Amino acid sequence: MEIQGLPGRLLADLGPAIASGEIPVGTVLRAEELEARYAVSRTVVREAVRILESMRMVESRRRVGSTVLPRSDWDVFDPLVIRWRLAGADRGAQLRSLGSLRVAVEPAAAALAARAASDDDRRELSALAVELTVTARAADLRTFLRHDIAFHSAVLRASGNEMFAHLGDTVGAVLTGRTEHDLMPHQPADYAVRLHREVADAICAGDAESAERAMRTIVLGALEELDATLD
Amino acid sequence: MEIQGLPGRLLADLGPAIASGEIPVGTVLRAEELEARYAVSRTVVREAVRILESMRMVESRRRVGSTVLPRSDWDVFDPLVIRWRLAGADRGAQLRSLGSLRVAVEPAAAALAARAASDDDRRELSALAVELTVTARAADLRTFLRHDIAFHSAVLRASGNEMFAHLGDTVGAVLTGRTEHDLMPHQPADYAVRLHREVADAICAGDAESAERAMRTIVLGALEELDATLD
DNA sequence: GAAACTTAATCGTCATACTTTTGCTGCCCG
DNA sequence: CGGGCAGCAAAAGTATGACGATTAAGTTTC
Repeated sequence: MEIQGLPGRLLADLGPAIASGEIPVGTVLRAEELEARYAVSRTVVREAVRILESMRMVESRRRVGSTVLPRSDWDVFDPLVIRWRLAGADRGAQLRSLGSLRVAVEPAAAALAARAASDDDRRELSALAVELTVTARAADLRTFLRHDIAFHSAVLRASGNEMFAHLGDTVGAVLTGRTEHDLMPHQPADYAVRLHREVADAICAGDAESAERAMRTIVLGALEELDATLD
Repeated sequence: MEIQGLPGRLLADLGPAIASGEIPVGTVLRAEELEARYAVSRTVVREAVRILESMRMVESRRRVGSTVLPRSDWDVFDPLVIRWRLAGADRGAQLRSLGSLRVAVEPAAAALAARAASDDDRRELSALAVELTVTARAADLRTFLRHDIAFHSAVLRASGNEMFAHLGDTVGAVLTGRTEHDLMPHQPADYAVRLHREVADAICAGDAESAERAMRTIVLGALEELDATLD
């Protein structure tokens, strides 16, 4: 997942700084300056900046430097960008955007999964739903989070659509983010757990409509909770 | 949009080659070899490979080289990856994935837009709907395509959700792709045009439900047409 | 036959020199 | 006094040689 090496360290510093606004939009970064600041060679700086450029967070021009682009240009689907934004100042905006995306995508994925899931997928979903129920009762928030992520990822994967499947990590980031930043009830709500179970059962039974409805209830609930907490 | 310079040229060659399978998954690319093949320096090769790495299309390891990762690892939301795939062998799979994504996202975006669109947005949507009607009648496929893209992008943007907004380019790529590769009726269907108009009107009127329904009909129709054509 | 050691291949990083582009300054002419 | 044009210089872009670090694979030894 992580980009490694020295360029990775540069990125891990610059990315969050830009995402949080600590380095504001419009700032011009000069290569030489970065070399000095991080005590690395030109090669390393260039590679890091190139990656930021491929995320459309900066734009390099000769004789000028690398300019931080407006947020609207950033590749908001890039996993790294999402993580950086979640860690910084516009965590709220990022969580809201992701919340809406989930409302759109996850119910659709659940419906597809009810039709397309393999037997293995169905078995896995059942198992995860059970795990979820157990850990919720034990109020073990960390493992509950892990299973919650696993569950949603599994549904997305079982949909058979590669783009949905890839949102698994993204959803994971959201769930982790809101747990880590105390935007979640400390005890998973009973009805939410029941709904997860309902999704799993519906998918196993091939009942697309129920799966979609239950999943929509889950993500809508999450979005409402989020909106309530953020105000 | 494009990444520029020599690394850009390398990328424009390697990316499509990998996406099309011409360079199969598992292939190991050595830096020296690439230097020779493209007659560029290590600096350039390294930057290009780094970008491929950030898209998770390859993974570099010391003493080994850069291995082409399985397709399931690729960052399928990266605009470049999408373009490359659309141009190559798995155009079909890519179009199907994107089709499902559209079905999930665009109706939701239309509903949001009906609530959140600014006056400017509404005016623009109306205008675009009119343009669409006119160019459809004239059967001018290229300008029709342009307006179609503009319309869908405008709806996504008007939703007020940055992630939806960013899918505008992606949807544009889909529409362009299917037009360029003759996966579309040569005359835009009348009812489709009428539906676009309906979406615009509903959004202007603040009628979220109608907007969502009309948009869903549009994208579901597109998906069905696609499925029919691909078989 | 397995474990430890050696080797060599290749990436990763650095330092430096050269090339190319381009914003800016200031001159010249209208 | 103002506008265009030329030359300058600053910064990114590219090339290259050297060295370090890592690790797969082969080799030796017990």
